[in-house]
Amino acid sequence: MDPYEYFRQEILSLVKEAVSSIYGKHKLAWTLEKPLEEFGDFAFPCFQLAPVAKKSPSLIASEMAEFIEQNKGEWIEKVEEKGGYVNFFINKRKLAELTLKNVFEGREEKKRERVILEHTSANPNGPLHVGRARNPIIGDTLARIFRWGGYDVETQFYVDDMGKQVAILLWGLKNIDMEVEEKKEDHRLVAFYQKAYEMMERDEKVKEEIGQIIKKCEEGDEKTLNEMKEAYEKALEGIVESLERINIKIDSFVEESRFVIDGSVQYVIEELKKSEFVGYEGNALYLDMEHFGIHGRNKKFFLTREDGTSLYATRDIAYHLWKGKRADLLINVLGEDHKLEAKLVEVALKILGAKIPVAVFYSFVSLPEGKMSTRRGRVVYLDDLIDEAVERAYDEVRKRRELDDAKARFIAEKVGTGAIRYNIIKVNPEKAITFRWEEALNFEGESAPFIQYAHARCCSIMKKAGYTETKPGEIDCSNYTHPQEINLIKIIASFPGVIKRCQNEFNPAYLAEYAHKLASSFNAFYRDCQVVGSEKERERLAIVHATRQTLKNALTLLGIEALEEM
RNA sequence: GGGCUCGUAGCCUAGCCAGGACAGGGCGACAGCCUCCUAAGCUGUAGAUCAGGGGUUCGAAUCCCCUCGGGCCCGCCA
Repeated sequence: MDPYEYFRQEILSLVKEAVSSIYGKHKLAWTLEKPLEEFGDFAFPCFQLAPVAKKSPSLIASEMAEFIEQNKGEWIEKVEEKGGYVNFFINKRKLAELTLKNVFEGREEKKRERVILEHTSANPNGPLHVGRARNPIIGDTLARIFRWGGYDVETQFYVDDMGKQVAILLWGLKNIDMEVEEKKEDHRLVAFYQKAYEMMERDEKVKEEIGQIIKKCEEGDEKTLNEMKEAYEKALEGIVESLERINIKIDSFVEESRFVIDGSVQYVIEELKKSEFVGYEGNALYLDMEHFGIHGRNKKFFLTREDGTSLYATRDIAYHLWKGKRADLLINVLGEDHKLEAKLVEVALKILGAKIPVAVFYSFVSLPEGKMSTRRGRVVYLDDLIDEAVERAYDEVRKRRELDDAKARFIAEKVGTGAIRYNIIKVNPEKAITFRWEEALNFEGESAPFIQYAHARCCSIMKKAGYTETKPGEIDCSNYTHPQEINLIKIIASFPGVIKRCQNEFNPAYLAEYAHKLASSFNAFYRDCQVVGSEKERERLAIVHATRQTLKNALTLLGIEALEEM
């Protein structure tokens, strides 16, 4: 499917053949490089051969190039030596043919593998803030990428319905009498959480009462668990609403308490007790992590309290056991603060012989004035960011076009929310982000609107030309001779490879980079190649169509609307 | 005290895992481009001791060691 794979395979087998027939068999790094445009499409460096062949790299490269030239197949158009490299040029006609064919009729075949991808799993004690928003955006984009690859993906939100955060909220709702005016229920609830937290810190008695709530939950007390649910439900609804607005839908919500109630947490504890790595401190059971390369002040991973009740991580193990039975691949999107906990869970799962999840970690989003904190109220909520983005997008639309208001609002919503998703996903998850409004609301350059705009331009051309459809094979691909045509086709052709890489590395950031590159190449084509009315109109329309489709694919995978006009 | 991670122009960022041909983009700055398929676009200029030092190598932003700086973690919390 991937044209570059065919090309690469042909090169690699010829390179190996050339080496063994000229210099004999050698163990080498058979890696190809992506050289500068002018030097070719792939390059093989010959420096590593110099010591064994006892010749200069450039002589080796020219001997190899000569051999390959005489034996080349259909994918290599040209091969030449330059500066100790063998440079390969792809057959552009074949590339164009296969690329157009892929775009117009290609889809990944369905796989049998089932994926459970857990993301967000935020404490439902208030609205989602921008720091936490990195999680659903990474998670949802990954889910889309795996679905595109043919996997059967279910996204899950693990609801911590028996934890301290929700317990604090519940206590607040029961004991604090105050009026809070807020547009959304989650924003109203967080005020109670904040107030309760403050009271808990000052007053031992409050702390005690909250502790009682938690204890009851862990004992599986139905009445308390129901109260907890009533408390967090509205907050969770608010989170779901915010997520919907940025085009994220979570398939299922799994409550932590179910694993206490159905006894699987107890099962985990009993099973782990049999392991040689456990120990006791009083009655509290722990796993000694020293055996697993964890050192430091405390390498005891506690599974139960003194009173035998379970801890968060213990329940998380039970959850993973459950997930593991329902999927072939488990993916968890987690904040970097969960790195140790994830390691502990992994060790426990190994001991139990269960499936190990792939963890995707992301670094924190902070504000210029410091860490975000819901408790201290030093946060930017996702809802506020969305409102601001949409409002600004609306002003921009109004500035540029005369449209009826409903249409302008629609475009503004898609531009604003797209910009947010893009500006977050484009940064490698491992890098920490300092949130700045002007960056988060960027509508130019490396941004969603830039890409959406290129898509809209494609649509506009197709509309103007009255274009319907091109069937594969209908176009003579040897007519693509303009550098911008060829460049654009090459970028389109590399789309499958990019998706593969995102999947292999569980990193959606490459897709964002790719989408920008594609849009940018299209803009260059747009500048230099007249489509409508040119003598190559048919051929160029096919490229525009392929670009539009690929941009749309990329945007959709990023969870961003591919607008037809803006 | 221990561990993980990041450090690339004024700012943001790609490249690092699998070392190789002038370190790519973007924002901002400056100078330009709309009688021509939407200027959320395009062109050009300026701007980089690849945090610092040592080592491995024919060759290091990339691998190894040390130092410095930022983030995160080390609870019978979640």
